[in-house]
Amino acid sequence: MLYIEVPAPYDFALSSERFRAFGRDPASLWDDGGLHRAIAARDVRIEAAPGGVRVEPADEVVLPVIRHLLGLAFDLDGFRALAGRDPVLGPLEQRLRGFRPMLVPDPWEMLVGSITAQQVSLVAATAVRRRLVERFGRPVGVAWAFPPPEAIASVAPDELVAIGFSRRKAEYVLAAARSASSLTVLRGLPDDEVKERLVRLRGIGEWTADWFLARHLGRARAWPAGDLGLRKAVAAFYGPAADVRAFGERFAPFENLAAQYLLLGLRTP
DNA sequence: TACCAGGTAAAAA
DNA sequence: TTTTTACATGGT
Repeated sequence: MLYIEVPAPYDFALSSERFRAFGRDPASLWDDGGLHRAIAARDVRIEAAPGGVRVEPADEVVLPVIRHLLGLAFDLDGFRALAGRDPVLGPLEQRLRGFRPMLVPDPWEMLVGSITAQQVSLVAATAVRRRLVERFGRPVGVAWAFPPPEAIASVAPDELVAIGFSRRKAEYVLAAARSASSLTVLRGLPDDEVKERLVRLRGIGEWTADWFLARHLGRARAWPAGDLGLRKAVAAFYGPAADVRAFGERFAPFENLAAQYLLLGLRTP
């Protein structure tokens, strides 16, 4: 067992909201007040503790993953200062005080998750992803290990169609499985180059690349301007914006946190 | 029933 | 070059 300190203010329940909002996700499983993930073949539980979280079990393999998951690199102090100068974001930040967005620790899992979410509702996407995990992944305690790319690469497209992927998305996932080993190097590249490389992959457009920057790499400047939910949130909080991409500049250099606060703000009235 | 939901690539104009 | 279309699921 290990205790990880998270800069105050921190609200674990609020920060993990997205793992409960759209249905059960076996790879990031909410169970009895704690979040479970399979890491290195172990069922790791993360739960709220005074001033941070408790992690069990914890070792040198688990800890970096958890630190990534918790979004510890986000500069919430800087974001709060920016929000305080914005008449809309300020009150929203106060209402969601303690929200530190959690990240998807694995680039392959992030990409597959985004592909499932293209065009369809997040509830529908979660249902399809759940079938993928329970069909090709592996149970590890109460959580499931997300199926590794090797487990998917050799699957027939028909098998993916059978669990709810469109034929087109089945091709995208198979292509991603074959490119998965090249995803880890993206970590060291600037935002623009990450996007440039990702959109070269079949099935990865600007929207998917933006969310990869935002929810896997946790890049401060990521701003998924094409996202329907974000467009609705911007319109709801600020009024219709002709150019949502340009609108993000008012949140610089904290576009990512602004986007996640706006989206969470729209979900939790 | 029909329509919309955190898009993308390919066909058609 | 720009616009239109097909796609699969879950909720309303």
